[in-house]
Amino acid sequence: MAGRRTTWILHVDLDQFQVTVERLRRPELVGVPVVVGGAGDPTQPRTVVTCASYEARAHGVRSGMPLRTAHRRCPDAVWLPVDQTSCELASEAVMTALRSVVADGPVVVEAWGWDEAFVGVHTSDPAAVATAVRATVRERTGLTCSVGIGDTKLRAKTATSFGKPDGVAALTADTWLPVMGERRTDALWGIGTRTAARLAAHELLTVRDLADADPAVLAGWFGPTTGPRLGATGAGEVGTTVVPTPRDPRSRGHQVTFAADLTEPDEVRSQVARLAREVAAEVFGEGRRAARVGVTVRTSSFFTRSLISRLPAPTTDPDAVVELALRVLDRFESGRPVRLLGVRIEFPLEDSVPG
DNA sequence: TCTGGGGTCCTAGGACCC
DNA sequence: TCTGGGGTCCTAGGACCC
Repeated sequence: MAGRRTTWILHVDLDQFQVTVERLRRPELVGVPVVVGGAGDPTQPRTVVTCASYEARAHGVRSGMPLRTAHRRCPDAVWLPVDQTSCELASEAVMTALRSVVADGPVVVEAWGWDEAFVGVHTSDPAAVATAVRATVRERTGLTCSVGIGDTKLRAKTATSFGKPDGVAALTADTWLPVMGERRTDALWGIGTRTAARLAAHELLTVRDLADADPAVLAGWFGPTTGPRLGATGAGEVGTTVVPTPRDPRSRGHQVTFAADLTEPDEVRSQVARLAREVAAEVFGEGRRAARVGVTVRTSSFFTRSLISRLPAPTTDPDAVVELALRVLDRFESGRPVRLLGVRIEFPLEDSVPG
């Protein structure tokens, strides 16, 4: 590792988080295949795997996979629903443990969902801090994690995958291209299959191709912001500042996939009203205001559309949210069987300090 | 592999005004 | 009457991630 640098970013990723949270309460689940997802019923359609233990992964079970497929691949697994409350508590304990780590001065912790965090540290010995992080998390929460060390968020995040499970790895400007250069662009955090396909259409197949591409040319293809950012992604040069969480959220919503499609318009309306009331209660209960209300409808053919409208003025009136949600719903073409409904409230920009 | 739920950010284009 | 251009606000929709 380069000798001079004293600013480092660690990426902390908890191993099989939801499974391990369950195992803390139920030690008999250690060593056996465990799959967490949906209501914990592997015969239920329209549900997917949230987290699979390494034993289940050995049978080909992956997160995002339909529960029924997972059931076929690993019939002997133990099936559990996601325990929202336990996971939130465990996550908060992990973030608190991370904030307690001291390097050359306090660290900055930026949570990324329940089971990941970036930690900004000042140190000349990031490997020692990584070891301290892992020990602290294990002692304080009983959870194991992998840590990636990098000089950018992207390099740290990418390094973690080489440390998994339960290990440490590093990627820096010096090692980035030797390690990542020949991989496909969709191996990069922030580049999915769609963008990889668009890049491939321009003969940019590998990380090295992308890193070597002219940012001005990329800007012409992908726009002035996205183009150069893609080039920087190829070079590993993305994410240099760690912003402490919590940050002000921009929106809050709920969506529901129904076990059987809704075919009655009255049923659709009442479900949208119910969702709107739920989301409004949460938002206003936290002292936030609503600026816009959005509705998402997914039909039985999986066609998905979202529409959103602005309230006349920011409000804390649940009835106004419900009323607007129903008016937005009226703008959809009706008649098709409905698979999913969602309602989302966006907060006024002026209510949040951008992070 | 008949495909969850909770989010964020960016871009394009329409409406409207000067 | 037709025309250009710029600026701003707004929403649809795409893409990605955990």
